[in-house]
Amino acid sequence: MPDIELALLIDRFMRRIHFSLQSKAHVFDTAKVGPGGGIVLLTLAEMGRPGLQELTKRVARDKSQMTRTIRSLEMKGLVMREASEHDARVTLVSLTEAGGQVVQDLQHAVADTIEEILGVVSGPDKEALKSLLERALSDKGHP
Amino acid sequence: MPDIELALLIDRFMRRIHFSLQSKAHVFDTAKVGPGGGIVLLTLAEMGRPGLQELTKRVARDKSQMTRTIRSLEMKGLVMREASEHDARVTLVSLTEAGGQVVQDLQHAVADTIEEILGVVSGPDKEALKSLLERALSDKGHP
DNA sequence: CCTATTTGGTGGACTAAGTCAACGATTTCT
DNA sequence: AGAAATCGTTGACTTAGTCCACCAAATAGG
Repeated sequence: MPDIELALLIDRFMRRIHFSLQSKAHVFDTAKVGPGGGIVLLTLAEMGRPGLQELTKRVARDKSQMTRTIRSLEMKGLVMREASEHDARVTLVSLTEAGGQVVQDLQHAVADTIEEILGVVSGPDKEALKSLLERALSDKGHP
Repeated sequence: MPDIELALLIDRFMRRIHFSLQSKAHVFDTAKVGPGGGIVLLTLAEMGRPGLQELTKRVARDKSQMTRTIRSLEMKGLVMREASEHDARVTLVSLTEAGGQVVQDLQHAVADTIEEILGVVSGPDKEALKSLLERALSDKGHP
């Protein structure tokens, strides 16, 4: 019953990151991908060349919105789409070279911000947090 | 440099909560306050009778949007506004009785969801997470 | 005091993000 | 082959977030 605090803390925490990133966005987000596009790029760097749906599930967005996000990134030349050979329904998405460049910048900015906010927290604690989140997210895929 | 993973994990985690809550919203959000209104109500339950700006800072939203959120909650009779006696500029916001009722429902729903997602994680770990977030958020208010 | 600046809240206008339902093109199942 | 499921796209619509100008009240400095 008292774990509402946890939800509120998480909300505040996440908004804090969001605010902090946004206040510096004009410095590092030169490609104007925005928070939405940013997360997709970073996730792509992690996943390689996933199908659009796979990607959608990973970042937990609506598929229709993912279509639009990808299209906008594609128009900026940061991402490319190609049909899968095994299954003509799926479009594989991957970073272009330019996209990889942008990812570098994003990674620095994000790492800085996390460091800034989580600076008070010790390294081991940070690892613990990561492992905790991984455990919480790993098991059952969202119904 | 590798702590981008952490940011991505946090994003996914929070979206997972959001999705889960939303899929059950029609059951518990009978007052139709939405996620935005919900967080404000829960925060009000925590804070008591803060000024609007104080509240805005806590939940890290834009003040103009807070005005609108509060107005919508007020029209639903869940929240009341009164001028401060010490400072005629500030409007104090607090829950009405109806608002308190809604908060109960929200608290249950949120606690359930957190439990569901964090179920795999042990109690002590959960406490550790809470304390970590508190530490990260406590110190310097956002510039 | 009284003006100059700061602070608290509103309002308007606009952009971005999320939601929902429907649709064509494949695949899969049987 | 035909029914059902899957993948991506589109359209229409609602909500949330951002930016900026504004008024009223309060505080500070001369």
